[in-house]
Amino acid sequence: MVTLSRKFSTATSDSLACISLKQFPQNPQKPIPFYQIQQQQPKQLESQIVTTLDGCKNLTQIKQVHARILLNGLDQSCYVLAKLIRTLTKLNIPMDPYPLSIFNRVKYPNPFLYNALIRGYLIEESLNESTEFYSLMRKEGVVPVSFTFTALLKACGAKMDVGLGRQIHGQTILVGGFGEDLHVGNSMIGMYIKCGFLECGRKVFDEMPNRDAISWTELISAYAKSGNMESAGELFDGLPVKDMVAWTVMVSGFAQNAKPREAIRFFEKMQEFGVETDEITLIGVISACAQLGAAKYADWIRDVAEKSEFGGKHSVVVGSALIDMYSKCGSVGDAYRVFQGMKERNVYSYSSMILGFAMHGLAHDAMKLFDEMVKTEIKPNRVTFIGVLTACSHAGMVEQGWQIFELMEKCYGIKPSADHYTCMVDLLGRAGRLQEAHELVKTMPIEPHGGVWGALLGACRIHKRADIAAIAANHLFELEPYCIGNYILLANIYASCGRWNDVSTVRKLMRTRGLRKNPAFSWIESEKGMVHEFFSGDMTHPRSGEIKQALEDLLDRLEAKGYQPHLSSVSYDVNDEDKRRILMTHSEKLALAFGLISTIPGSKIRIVKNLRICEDCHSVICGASQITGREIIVRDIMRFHHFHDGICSCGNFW
DNA sequence: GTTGTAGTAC
Repeated sequence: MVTLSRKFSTATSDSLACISLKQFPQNPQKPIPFYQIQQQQPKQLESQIVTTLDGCKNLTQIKQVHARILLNGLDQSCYVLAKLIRTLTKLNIPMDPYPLSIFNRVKYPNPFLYNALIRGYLIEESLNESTEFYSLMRKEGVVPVSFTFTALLKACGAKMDVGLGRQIHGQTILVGGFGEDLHVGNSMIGMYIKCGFLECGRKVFDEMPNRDAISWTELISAYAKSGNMESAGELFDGLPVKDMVAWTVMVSGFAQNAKPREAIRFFEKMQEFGVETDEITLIGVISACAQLGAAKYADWIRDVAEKSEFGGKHSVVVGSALIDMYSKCGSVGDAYRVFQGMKERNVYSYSSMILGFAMHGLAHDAMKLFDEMVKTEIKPNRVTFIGVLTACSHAGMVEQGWQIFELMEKCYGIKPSADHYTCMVDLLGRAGRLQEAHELVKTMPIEPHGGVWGALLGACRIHKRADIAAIAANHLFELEPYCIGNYILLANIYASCGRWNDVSTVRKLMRTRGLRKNPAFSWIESEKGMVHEFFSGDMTHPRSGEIKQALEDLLDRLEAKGYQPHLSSVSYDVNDEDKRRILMTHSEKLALAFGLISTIPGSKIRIVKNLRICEDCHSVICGASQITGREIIVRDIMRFHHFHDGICSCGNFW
């Protein structure tokens, strides 16, 4: 066997280099099939013991079989011992010392035994041990076989060690290439993808003499995860036989890339083609419905889920996804009904429900559910605490928030992450304790990320604190220079303080960085389940005339009751009349007016907005709920607002 | 007749 380590040890320095089949001899040495490596055929007794091992459920049983192995003089049988080690691995027995000692007593370990060890270390995530035993194997002159490579490539992927991955790539080619064995080629693609070298994975794919659905799907998934749905789609189109997994990758890919409509379209197509659906497909499409926030789709997918054999009530995974979806569609009641109907619950079910309550400002219910949860066997995780802290923050429960924050590490061993600090800064900031919030950011033991400073900046908007806002914004401009929202927020804060010179400085900064405002838009469902989108200032909807009329009527009635436009919500230095006009065409007001004229009187109006709701729209919708007697539910980027009879569930605190 | 590769939610 030729050692290539010298040749490939520099691979990391040239990060884009990829190994090509063409660099290697056309007639490489064939790998030795395992049946020739094996010294002798297993005897009947050996096969018997292997079958017994398959049925072992615990360590005691395995130890009994081990004793039987020794009694029968099979202490050097790699066939039996490899199975023994694998059985121990399955039960999550640590490799050191028991399985390792079994290996160490064998004089001539074969590739199967090495493989059992390498894979065992891989499973317990001792990746260095995993690769070290590979080196030992090579040193001892044991010829690796295909499944040694697949195990090792997995370890390289987990370690993100593309250097070692490339060495193995070279070796696999020398022993015959993966033309002989699809699994090795597929693992190679997987390794490059996990190391972040998508194009190298693509190259392997392009050069592979044979491919199967797994090769295609790996790449499609990688493109989807990197946000490149175009390349994913092209590959998908070229895939000769599209199976359930490939379709699922496309559905969840669109969902992950905030393209819920495409995700739903693909799911429908998938059903038209008669492709089966399983839990994982359902999760993707349910998550898409959650993003869309449309109640019609929510009920539709729930039906689909309940009709499938992986259906709603029977699956803890699908059930948890449904809870999240109903919460995000504004129906926290339906979410709770799903939760109550579930036979089995896990940490996802509880966390989704707690987050659902939090989003809707139902802090009391969130806390109650958390108390219920800690009485069960299910341990809360970091996300659960984000839910509980968010609940406190949306209800202004500062003291309870602090208590939970301290409890987290003391009682549950969860170190607060930057995301948890974000919740705390938000909690303190909203409550007007900006100095404390700023202090917390400065003294936190981990590096604050954009979210933490963003929460501080958001709090400065509520309490009009331009001084602290400038500090937070400066950090944000460094951490996320292309995030437009921060510039706009700072400009709005300056505007609300009347500091127009500072407003134009921020605008100039945006221009020099080539940033353009993200358009604000809202969407609403009509009776027929159609989703209508409204951009701010956009009067291109076919019923624009009626919408404008309805809006003017509404504002007239409100003004008669004492409503005054919040002119400070406009961050342009224009006259009051222009400000009034700009406010008139905010996207959520257009959606509201459309809702009033297009839905059955008395029914709920649900609006989703891509940004945070502004103060003026908030008070207009509040008033509208009173005059019209309609219940109006608005989901903004942060949370839900339930408007009913002139009162909002957020208590004017958001 | 020992072994390995692709997709999932809070």
